[in-house]
Amino acid sequence: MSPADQHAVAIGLSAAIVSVAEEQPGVLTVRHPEDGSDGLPFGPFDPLQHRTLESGLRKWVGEQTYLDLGYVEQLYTFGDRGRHEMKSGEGPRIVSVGYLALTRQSGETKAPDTLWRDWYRYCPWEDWRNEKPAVIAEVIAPALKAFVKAAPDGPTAELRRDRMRLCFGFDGLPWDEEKVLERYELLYEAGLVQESTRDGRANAKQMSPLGTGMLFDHRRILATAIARLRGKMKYRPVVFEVMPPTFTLLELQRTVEAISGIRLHKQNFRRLVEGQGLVEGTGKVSALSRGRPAELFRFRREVLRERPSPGLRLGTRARGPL
Amino acid sequence: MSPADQHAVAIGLSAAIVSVAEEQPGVLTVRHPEDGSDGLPFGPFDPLQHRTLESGLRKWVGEQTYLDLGYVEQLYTFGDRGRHEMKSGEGPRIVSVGYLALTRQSGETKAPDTLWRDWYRYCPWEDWRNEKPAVIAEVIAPALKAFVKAAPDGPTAELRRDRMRLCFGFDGLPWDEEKVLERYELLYEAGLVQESTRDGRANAKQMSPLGTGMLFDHRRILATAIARLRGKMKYRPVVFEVMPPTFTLLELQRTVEAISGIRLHKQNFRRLVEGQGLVEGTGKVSALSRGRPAELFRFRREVLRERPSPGLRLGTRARGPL
DNA sequence: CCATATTATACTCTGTTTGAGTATATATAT
DNA sequence: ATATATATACTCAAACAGAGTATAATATGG
Repeated sequence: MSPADQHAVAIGLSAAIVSVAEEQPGVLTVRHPEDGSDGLPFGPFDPLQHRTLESGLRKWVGEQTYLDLGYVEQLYTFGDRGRHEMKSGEGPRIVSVGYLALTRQSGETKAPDTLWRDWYRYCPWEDWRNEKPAVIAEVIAPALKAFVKAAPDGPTAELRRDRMRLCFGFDGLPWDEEKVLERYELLYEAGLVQESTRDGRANAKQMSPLGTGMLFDHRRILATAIARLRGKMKYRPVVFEVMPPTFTLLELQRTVEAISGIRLHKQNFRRLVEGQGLVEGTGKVSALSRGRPAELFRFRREVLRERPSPGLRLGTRARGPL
Repeated sequence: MSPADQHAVAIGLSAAIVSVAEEQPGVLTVRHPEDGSDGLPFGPFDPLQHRTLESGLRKWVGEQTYLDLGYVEQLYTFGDRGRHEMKSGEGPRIVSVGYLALTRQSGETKAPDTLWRDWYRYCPWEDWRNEKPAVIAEVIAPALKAFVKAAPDGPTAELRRDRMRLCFGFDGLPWDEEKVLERYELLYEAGLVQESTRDGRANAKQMSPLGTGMLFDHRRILATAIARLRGKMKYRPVVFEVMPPTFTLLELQRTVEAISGIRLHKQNFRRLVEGQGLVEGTGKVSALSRGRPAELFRFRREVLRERPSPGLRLGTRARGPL
């Protein structure tokens, strides 16, 4: 590598392309030819070809996945040394811009080497829909306690203990479904996810019960994407980007639950969604239910023009003036 | 410029360093030697010297401004062609990562060529503390109406009209103090701010009543910073980063108002702040008031360990499940 | 010293929202 | 027909937001 290359920076664009099917949130993954592990679709940003970062992203996502993205949102730009290389120290420094994209298509992918995966495959501790994931009490809690004990000094230990309590809701603290990134970062620093080993940290297990690893910093980007989507849903009607044109209210609720990873109160959900004017009935009913047929609803696009921030405010940790 | 350089990308780091003094939110600006117009402190990211983007930022901000930043948060990465160059088409493509930083120091700066400026200098339409800014009805409304009329076709005009209504609260729609970036971008696209001319758009006036222009895309970064801070304040106790160690509740309220650009109900503000356990009294009272002396409070750091998202929830556009 | 202005702080009141539950309607399965 | 499953309507209490009134403690001007 020449000296000039050492100063060089390349921009990598990665996308967490999300869709929900069968009550499972899916993320589109690409199988890496050599390594064998999965990653997000990604590609370089070429300043000559692309006017904006987002147009660059749309371009090669289209080529790589044959998908036409609807909603696209920039997440975060990571530039950490050592978290992008396959083996650390090689190649130019990659600055990696992560994106969240939502799409309706799911199920089969026509593009080669791509695969829809349940996103909880990569973070099983995030799915509280049925019960508190057992892995938290069985694996995460003891491992993090050890991480606290291993702290070099008192203040560091205190800090680690606080993060652990707040992230995972120990000691009766509430579970905050939006702290996805904080949780992943804590597990990473504690050496509990596969990526920490690869990046040169100790103590990680190869076949971890803590989800499947991903290439580069892609699991970090996925965590950021989940966190952003869980939050955004509450004040912008983005869920409808992954819904079919018509749907029953229960289908909508199941989708929201799949994304947020928590269960909701059915009657209140209906009250909220209808009260906010987010949907309108079509008069038609859904065929394939067991009990009383449910009415089919559609998204009322007009809300976007009526109110400044229409969203689904669930489980409201309300916001206030300060 | 050699062909290799054309593909080259340089990372620029820019920071909106914010502080509040005398009920005015200040942003630290750097006077550009040639151009004469102000910009934010910025510098290149050197992958050899810096392990992360943020550490790079802290490094040269320290050198350039003699400030030690406390709170730092990444905002957004802009890579648009034509919005960074002084004259378009020259130099390598700059991808610009914007940051928000908060600091207590204000008033005098010791660093040469830096100056604290009231941030409303750059977006006068954002300050609703005393009354609705006159510039909205007098300049913005007619200009945007013309922008709607000038739309090439029907749907474009409709879109423009909706954005205008929602951004600036026309037709009785509420003012959303968080839509700072949306408003700036709308004004930019309509050619109403100085930067649009420089970037090659038509119809802008040089001495605009619509705030002072900034170098590169720095006003866009500032708008993003204001928006982020106004929002973040509501669910994280970040205001205290710009407060002195002790303060009266009215001083705290004035600071929040300065940032959000709107007035708050005094008694309810007190109820909220105390009820949330965000502050604790010191027993001492402030000297310099006219009427009854106010008690001095301090930030209760412990809230960060007690609850997952302690913030100031003002003017609550509440969030919900969906 | 007293009246008045000014600011701080405590308390009340009302409408809305949230979280949780009950009741009823309409379908399928056996 | 009965049980079961689902949809939908309605109720209720607690918490909260927005707005106001009441009282306390100081300074200022006569």
